[in-house]
Amino acid sequence: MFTLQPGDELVFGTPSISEHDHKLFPDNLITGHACIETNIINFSSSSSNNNNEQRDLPRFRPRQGQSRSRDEYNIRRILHRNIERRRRQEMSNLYTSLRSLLPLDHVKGRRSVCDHMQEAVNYIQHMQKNVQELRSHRDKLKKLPNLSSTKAAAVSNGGDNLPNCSVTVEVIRDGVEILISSSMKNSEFRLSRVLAELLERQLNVVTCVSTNAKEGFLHKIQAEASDMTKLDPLLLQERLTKAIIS
Amino acid sequence: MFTLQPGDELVFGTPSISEHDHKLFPDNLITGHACIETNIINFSSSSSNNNNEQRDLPRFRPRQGQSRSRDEYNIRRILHRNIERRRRQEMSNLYTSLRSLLPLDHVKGRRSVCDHMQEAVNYIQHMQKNVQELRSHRDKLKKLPNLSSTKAAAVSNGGDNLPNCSVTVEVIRDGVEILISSSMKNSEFRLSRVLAELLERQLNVVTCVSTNAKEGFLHKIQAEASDMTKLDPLLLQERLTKAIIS
DNA sequence: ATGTCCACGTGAAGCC
DNA sequence: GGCTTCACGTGGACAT
Repeated sequence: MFTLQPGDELVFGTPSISEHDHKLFPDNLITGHACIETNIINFSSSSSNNNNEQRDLPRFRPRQGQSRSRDEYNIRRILHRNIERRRRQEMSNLYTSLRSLLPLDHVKGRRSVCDHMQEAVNYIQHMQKNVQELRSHRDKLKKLPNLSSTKAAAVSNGGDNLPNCSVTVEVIRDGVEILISSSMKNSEFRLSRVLAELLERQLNVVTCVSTNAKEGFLHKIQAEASDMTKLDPLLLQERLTKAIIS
Repeated sequence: MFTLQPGDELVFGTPSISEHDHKLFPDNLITGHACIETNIINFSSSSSNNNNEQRDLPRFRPRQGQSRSRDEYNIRRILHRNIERRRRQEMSNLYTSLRSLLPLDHVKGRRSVCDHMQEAVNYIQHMQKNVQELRSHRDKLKKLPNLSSTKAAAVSNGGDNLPNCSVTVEVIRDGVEILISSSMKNSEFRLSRVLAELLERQLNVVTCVSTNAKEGFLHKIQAEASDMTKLDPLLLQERLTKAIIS
């Protein structure tokens, strides 16, 4: 992930190692390369000194017999130590980044990293589902009925199983006037579907008058189009019919 | 996150500790409570035995002088060790869960946990932006002006900058009757917004009559509610007003 | 007092 | 060989 930039080995690039720090590195290790020497000397001379202020005591080097391998081991060890510390710091940053992205109700009571990661998992799942249904909703709004599962193509214009219901669309001025005469009862005919269809087609309903005849309804709707060039009366008529009978 | 269930202390509940295991616990620690004894004995007798098969050597117990504190320390130590191991395992599971949720192109070349978390962060950001624009797109289609950026909370009920426009909502039978009288010109008043709001509130518009007076409009809308218990006339009136003036 | 959580240093395994 | 990553055990901080 991140590599060791030159001139930065064995010391820290950031002034504060960690906001926690444990006071492990009181004064050496931040002054330059000399600190390495002192650390190495300290470690290599850690035979049985039980001073408890230098707490880390990795013991001598019982690898296969090689000269100066003790010092080299110590060098690699503290190099490794620093690298590992950087890695931990990066992980910590990622934890906070992840947590900062979560909505507040997902991060409310939880405080541990485990909880935050669990909530991140939940949130991603929730988000994926959200996107999924938004997409399907959008496709449904755009009335692209998948083009593959429209088995209603037979009834799109036939209108035989539909009780007498006529829809006419006429272009007037900068919009349309729609006349719907139906013999349905009130509870069966859904004016909302027509209105929703018009809204989706960017047709702004100006007036809507419903007159109640004894055996049915007559709806007269005036709507103005935001873009007359996109207005196709025949297509609109077909869609409205489909919206009514569906 | 997870607590220690009774009868499970000091041993593992799962048969495989970790799919990696490092062969740290070859035969004891999985046979029951006796292993604790042996471990303690081993640790307490780790004075200067340099057999390298028992690699962990936390040294004796240089706390303030107390009898049997060595054994108690060792007990707590290996208890702590097991708990910590469980915590790590849970973290590891969360890592894999998180990674499994990412799309393949986000996880393709990366293999470290750092990379996966970084990609999780990116993915969440990408997802949030996606949802955002899907929502705005939907609202644009529905002609709902975004509801989240309506800084019109100050004008929600004041209606001072609004030319005389009154909205009344009355509950009748299984729905509502809405009267909107406005002095706006035709092009300024958007009936569609009212209709869209009603549609979103699951209110099924039955009739909508608009009468054109010389200086304004009177709209009478009848709508039936799918769920009367969720119908709040005052709230609906407020929302309709907001929909009109926004 | 007890439990939870985090950072540390370290050894080892994997990958160039 | 070096370099990176991971799991480990441990101590200490914090909360309960």
